[in-house]
Amino acid sequence: MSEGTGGTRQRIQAVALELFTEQGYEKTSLREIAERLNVTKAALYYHFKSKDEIVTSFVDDRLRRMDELIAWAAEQPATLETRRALIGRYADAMFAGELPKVMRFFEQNQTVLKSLVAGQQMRDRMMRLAGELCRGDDSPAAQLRAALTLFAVHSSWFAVRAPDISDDERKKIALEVADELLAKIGS
Amino acid sequence: MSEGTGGTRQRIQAVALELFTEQGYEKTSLREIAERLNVTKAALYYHFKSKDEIVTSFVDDRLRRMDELIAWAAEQPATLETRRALIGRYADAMFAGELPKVMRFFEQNQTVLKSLVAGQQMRDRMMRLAGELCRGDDSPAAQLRAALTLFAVHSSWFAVRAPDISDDERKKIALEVADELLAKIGS
DNA sequence: GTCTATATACTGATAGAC
DNA sequence: GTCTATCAGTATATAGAC
Repeated sequence: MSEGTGGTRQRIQAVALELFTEQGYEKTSLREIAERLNVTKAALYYHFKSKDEIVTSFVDDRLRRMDELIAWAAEQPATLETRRALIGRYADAMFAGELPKVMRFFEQNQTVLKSLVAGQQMRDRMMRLAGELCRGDDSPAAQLRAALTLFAVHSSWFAVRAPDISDDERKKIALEVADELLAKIGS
Repeated sequence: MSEGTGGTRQRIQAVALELFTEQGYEKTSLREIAERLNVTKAALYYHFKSKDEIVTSFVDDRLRRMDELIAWAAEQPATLETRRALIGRYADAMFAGELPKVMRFFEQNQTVLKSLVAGQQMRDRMMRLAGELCRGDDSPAAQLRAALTLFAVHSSWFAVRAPDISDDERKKIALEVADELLAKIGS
């Protein structure tokens, strides 16, 4: 919408996301964000009415995409093909654009996010996504496999320690391991 | 060692661990801990010389156990049997006594722990443990499987949503899924 | 749209009495 | 071993000038 001088709002989001991820939401002060951008705290309050509204702002987009994904999955048959397609689409979203940064932020700030509305919503969507991944098989083992499938996509960023590996290769490996886990669901 | 009136030190540890896990390390103030125990902040400072020393105190025990586990693994042959035994021993430790609470605390406070010595040490041990789990196979997929194996043990606490399931059953399921992952390493 | 100035409250931590 | 009193620093947030 209104951008004014030059996307100050987006610059705030970018810096906040980076600092929240690096050192944690609580440990990052608005003063720190403002200093990094060479503006004052009060300037931040012009764009966002509170600290946690900054979080909400960059979470909303991701929330919307996950809702679309869940809705899509719900109207597919509960087959292995659907589960594979679902995790594939999820990985595509995870590795595309700015979303990986948002996910890293979530992984790193789980506890704080429990007391933030945006965090509760994300947790809810993750649970539902896991639910779709093991639809038709509500055994405990299936639930665990579904959760680990999502972890596989997330953790490929840090669990795989190889200096010269591309994002595409990381995604490929994550999906390979995810597929193994999914194959054991509902059989 | 010296216990004085009645294990005040242990009571502080217990309450701190609970609050740190529930609402996060940064968000939990010493005032809050003191109030819960009906003592003053200054009383806390008698037992621990800083806030992060409280963390250190209940992490040290766990650190020692992980070192033993890593040392044991290092002198075994790099076979599937060793990997299975290693994750089995790890799960036993995870599900025994007060240690699960400490692990939950770690999962929930990753970011903050990056700036705490105790946290860095724990991260280091987890990496080494994952390293032992995929010794002899340094492919990226193997690294990911090793990390997921540890996740399987950790996440069985919350990923499996079943009201009437015992800890033993959770452990059994975790190890079942872990074994599947381990079987694909080094083959 | 960004500023200065300020309000109010809480933080971790210390000194020293009892 | 626990207290009172207090420190200096920082937090989020607001009011109002420019």
